Amino acid sequence: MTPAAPDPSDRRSNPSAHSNLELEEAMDDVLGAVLRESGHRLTGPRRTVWRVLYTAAEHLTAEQVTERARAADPGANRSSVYRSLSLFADLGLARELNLGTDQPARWETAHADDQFHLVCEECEQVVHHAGRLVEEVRTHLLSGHGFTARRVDLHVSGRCARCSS
Amino acid sequence: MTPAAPDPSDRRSNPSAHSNLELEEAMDDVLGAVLRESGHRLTGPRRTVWRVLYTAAEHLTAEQVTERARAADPGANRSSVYRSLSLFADLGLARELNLGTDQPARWETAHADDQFHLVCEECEQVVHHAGRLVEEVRTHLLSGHGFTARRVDLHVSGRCARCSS
DNA sequence: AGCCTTATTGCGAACCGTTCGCAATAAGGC
DNA sequence: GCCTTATTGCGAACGGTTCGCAATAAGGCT
Repeated sequence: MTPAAPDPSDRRSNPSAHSNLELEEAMDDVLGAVLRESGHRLTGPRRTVWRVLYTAAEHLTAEQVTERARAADPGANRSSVYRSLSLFADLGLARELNLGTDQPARWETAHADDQFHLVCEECEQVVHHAGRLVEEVRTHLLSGHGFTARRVDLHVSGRCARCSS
Repeated sequence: MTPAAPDPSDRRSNPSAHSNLELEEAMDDVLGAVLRESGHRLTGPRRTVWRVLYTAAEHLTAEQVTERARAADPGANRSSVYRSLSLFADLGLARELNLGTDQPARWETAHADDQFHLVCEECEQVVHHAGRLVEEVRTHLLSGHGFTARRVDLHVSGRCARCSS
């Protein structure tokens, strides 16, 4: 099931090292490979959505993804964006984030579980925070309680350092 | 702000120790006190919703709360249930849980953060799991990163021991 | 290169949990 | 008991997400 997703950990660390063309090709390769392997087609809308998600620094709502997709392809369609996003989630390429009923879901490219999300209530920024904690939870639950964790979500809301001055 | 909520940790451990009447009075006392203190009125609908939430073993959706409320008061109204629930959340009496976009929010009486939620994807049961982990996260973030955690949500989905046999 | 099959898209309408506006009701202080 | 005003009940609106279906285009085959 769930094909292994590429590790995105440092893909934005040196953006000038590659031409845009190379970057786009690399993104398409990843997407194309996963889609083909799972019996799906590599289509224009999917490519567009994937590029948006892949190059986004933050966690985007479906609406924001649609907006940005329209920058590349003015005819980009909301329904298709939703369909692409949830397909990507099924394939392990993306991840949906629920930070509250009051706000729409947010999307990010898949990354190891072993990070968690800090949401600042003041500046509304969502940042990742790495740690071995999630892994600890996982092994603890399995060994002590027989619970097999598939997905671990650790969401912390509060005040970030900058905003609590 | 947020008045201290009663610790519900063992209130259901020995249900026969008190008469229904005593239990109802105790529930009303808690609710009445918190409401009065915060300048709100103790009304029928609020009492009904509180009783439902307080005596529920599981985490209920607003819809389920409404159904159960109607058992006690056939005229119980959906909007009022929603309003009561979110007031309770504001007052620190209740807590809203978001376990995914695909499902409606769930509600529980407030309890110390220091527990987390295990959701079994097979039997759909949601159970609490106590641990010092949440507290660890909190102090770690504050001391190392200046992030003041107000609320920590740790949701784990996977297979419970019973279902993974 | 063109053809054929069928997965995918685009469009709009439906869905459904939740919120809102407003007139009617009832809590609780005097 | 009375009066003020918070709260309720009702229905209609809202907004994110999903769905049905005819039109389109991916990609395997020849």
